[in-house]
Amino acid sequence: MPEKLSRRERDRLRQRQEILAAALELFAQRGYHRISMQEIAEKAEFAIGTLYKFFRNKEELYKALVLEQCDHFEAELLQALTGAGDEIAKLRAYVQVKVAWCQRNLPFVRLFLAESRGASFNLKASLEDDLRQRYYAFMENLAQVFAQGFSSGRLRRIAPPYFLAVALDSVIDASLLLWLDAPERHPYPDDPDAILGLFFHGLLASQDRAGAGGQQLPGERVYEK
Amino acid sequence: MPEKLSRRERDRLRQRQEILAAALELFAQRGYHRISMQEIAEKAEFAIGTLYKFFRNKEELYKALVLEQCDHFEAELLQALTGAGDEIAKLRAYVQVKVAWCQRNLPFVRLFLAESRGASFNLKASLEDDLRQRYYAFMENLAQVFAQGFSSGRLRRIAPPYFLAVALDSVIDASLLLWLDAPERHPYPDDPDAILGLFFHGLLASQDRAGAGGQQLPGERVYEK
Amino acid sequence: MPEKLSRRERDRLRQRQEILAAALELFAQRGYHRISMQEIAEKAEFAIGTLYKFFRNKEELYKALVLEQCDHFEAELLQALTGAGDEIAKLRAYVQVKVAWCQRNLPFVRLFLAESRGASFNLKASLEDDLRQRYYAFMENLAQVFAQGFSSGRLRRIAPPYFLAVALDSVIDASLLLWLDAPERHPYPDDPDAILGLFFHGLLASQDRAGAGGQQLPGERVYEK
Amino acid sequence: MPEKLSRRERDRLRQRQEILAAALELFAQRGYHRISMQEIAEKAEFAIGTLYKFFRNKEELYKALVLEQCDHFEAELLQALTGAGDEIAKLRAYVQVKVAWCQRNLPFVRLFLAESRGASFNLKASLEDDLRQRYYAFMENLAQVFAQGFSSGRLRRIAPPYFLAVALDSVIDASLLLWLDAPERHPYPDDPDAILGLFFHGLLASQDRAGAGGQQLPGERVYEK
DNA sequence: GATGAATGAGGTTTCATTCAT
DNA sequence: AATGAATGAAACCTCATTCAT
Repeated sequence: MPEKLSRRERDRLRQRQEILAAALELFAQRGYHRISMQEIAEKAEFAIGTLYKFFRNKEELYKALVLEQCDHFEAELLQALTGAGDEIAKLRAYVQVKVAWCQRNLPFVRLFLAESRGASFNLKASLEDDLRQRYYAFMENLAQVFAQGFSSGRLRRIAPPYFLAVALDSVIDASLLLWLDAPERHPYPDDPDAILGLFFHGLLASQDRAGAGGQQLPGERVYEK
Repeated sequence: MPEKLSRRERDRLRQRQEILAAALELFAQRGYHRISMQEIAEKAEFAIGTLYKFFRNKEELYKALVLEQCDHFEAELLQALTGAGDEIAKLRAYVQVKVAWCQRNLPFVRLFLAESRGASFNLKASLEDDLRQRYYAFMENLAQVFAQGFSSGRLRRIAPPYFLAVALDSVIDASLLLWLDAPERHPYPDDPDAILGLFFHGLLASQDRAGAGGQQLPGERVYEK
Repeated sequence: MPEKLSRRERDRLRQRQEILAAALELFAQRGYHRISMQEIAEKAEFAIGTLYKFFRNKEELYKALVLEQCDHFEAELLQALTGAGDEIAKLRAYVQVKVAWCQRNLPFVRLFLAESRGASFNLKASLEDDLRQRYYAFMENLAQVFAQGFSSGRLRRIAPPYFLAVALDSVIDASLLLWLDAPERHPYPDDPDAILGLFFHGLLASQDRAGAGGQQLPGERVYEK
Repeated sequence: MPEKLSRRERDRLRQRQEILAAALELFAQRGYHRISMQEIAEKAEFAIGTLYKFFRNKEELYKALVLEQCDHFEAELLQALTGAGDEIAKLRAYVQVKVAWCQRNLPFVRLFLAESRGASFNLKASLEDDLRQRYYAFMENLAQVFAQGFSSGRLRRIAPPYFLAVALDSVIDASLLLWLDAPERHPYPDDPDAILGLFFHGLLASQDRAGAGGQQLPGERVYEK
């Protein structure tokens, strides 16, 4: 049981967090290559040498920063996916938690997107690969919810579960970015059903669609222009 | 209006393209900050000084590179959207053209994702903002197709056109990345209907869904596990 | 004069020796500039601060190390020179003791050679000068033996005593280094007569050499190729 | 034949020499670790970056410095050994040339001694080993002269040729250092016979020495003091 | 007009030393 | 008295940019 830390150890941990917090803020603002260890040290109010007591070099500092945030992020998302309710409730919870976490951790979100998606400016293939692996591994969890929905009959098999997972996730990201860049254009990233609706309801108003003929389905909203 | 260029001008333009081509290859491989002007000059077989005749500095070179590629990309995508056929055909064409272009221009795609999405490693807010503006502006074109689909009754109003546009586009991106990183997991980014199906068909198998009751709809595929 | 030391003082002295021993080993292995106080502290199992209680700074530690070893070395050599026997016995004893001591203290020997001979990597002119002074001063003792040999008629005046001293000493050093670097090429640094023979017997086989004509002299060995 | 260099190439070579000359002076004065690239650049009147155009890093600069001087040194010494005259003349020439060269290249001599003899402060085992190898290889040339002297009967076999070579060389070094440090004590390093005399004439005044009985031999000087 | 040698600011990192605990 | 975390000066090295040829 729960690791009683000495005051010394607690102090060190707190300092470490302070450094990481300062670094996160700076990196998110201006990017890895435009931030010097000097600047991080100043913002964190330590001497440069102290930074090197905690992290072997700039890259390790950066990696620690990213990986630790990912740990927290993943833990919260996993909770949403393993919470109570049917598959639909879980998807709602997932969207909600992801959006909420991202809004609370905007600086990190930018870093993460850069590292997990982007490619050209990153530090080292190693971190990028790590993150990608983690990302795709985590998507399995989301895919499982879709698979369970298929089994339970609550969801229709319109695409493979894994692809659905990645697609849903990417739409959440896009939704977040849209809101971030132009809140007036897309004011509802925190409305899970606005996002899930894309998948829940069919876009096609085909004559073939049994009986519905482009009509509004129950539970569906209609968006004007 | 045919802009007859002198031989001199044509030569210069060709040289410029050679430089940009060399730079693209290098940047895409190792990233902006890990490529020196020296290296670009060597690969392009020009003197460093010559690079500065064409571009004021490294950043301008980079911007030119990105913006020109975007021009080509947008032009092709716009053609797809303004081609023949109804809205559904246009969406299919869009997906097809986007996927094909990306597969043909993989190096650039990575740069673009980094610049348009990510944030932490990029060069300068200015380019990022430029690209974002262009991106959101271009999305209007795609949104129009959805809007027309609403008007024509071929598409159902399950979300605002603009949001549908951004969502579709982000799913295409995710699909491409998935295929890029793990082709065995998602082997069909070039099958437009595998992507569009997500939006065309409703995921929800609600009892309320008029008459359909979780049945497969015509034109729909069923995916196992 | 018995210098009764308190336990406290004895403890301090012992700790000091432990530090110096750790430092000697490290310096000899990797050189003064490649060893940090941190490393010395760790090897000696003291805190860094403690090192500074004993030595004002890194350089003082180093100087103390070298000078104390020199003290021991000189003491032993002096004993050899002031022992029983005629001058020839004393020279033999000198060679023997020097070779034996060096073989027992190889790590230090390298440090010493660097400091007393070399110049480019050393710490400070001050130590270098100190050592040089001591060295030349000590050579007086060896020179005395030669001078006595001259007086007693046991040795011939083929060179000034002081020069003979320095020359003999340098041949011992060379002999040691040769053995150190390539034992198969020079397997006898611990055979005093192999070294002394160079001086004892004339190399010249001059016709003029009274009566001997290049013949082997009594007590002389002949070396092939 | 004789490599016509373009003006460009000659300029570069001259600059390189200027850098090396500045570095040599500084290194010899204060030691490798106490000289910064900044200082070398200033003394050579170049920018730091320029130094790095010529030498990959500080260590390479240092190695180039040492190895090139060695090349010149060896070339001159080899000439002395392959010149006209019998073995005795060659030994004389060797001593003379070595002493003269060292006197002309004092700064380098200190570096060389540090690298070839010393051990603890040096840069890298690699250079040290290189130099040691070269040194021992070169000693073969000197050993050959002794071997030829044995064959011709001009020299007596008082020690193996290789050992004689190393011993003679080390006595020259000691002689030089002695003169360097205390010219009043040993004013004649450039008198080859003062050095060679140590080996040419036997020190031992043994009764056994055929007929000579400690008497002065022809060609021998007598030193008082 | 093209060249590429030269520049030097600025980055990361090390490590001797101090001093509060 | 002993500790070792914190300090920050100073080292090496890179590379965007300039400008004389």
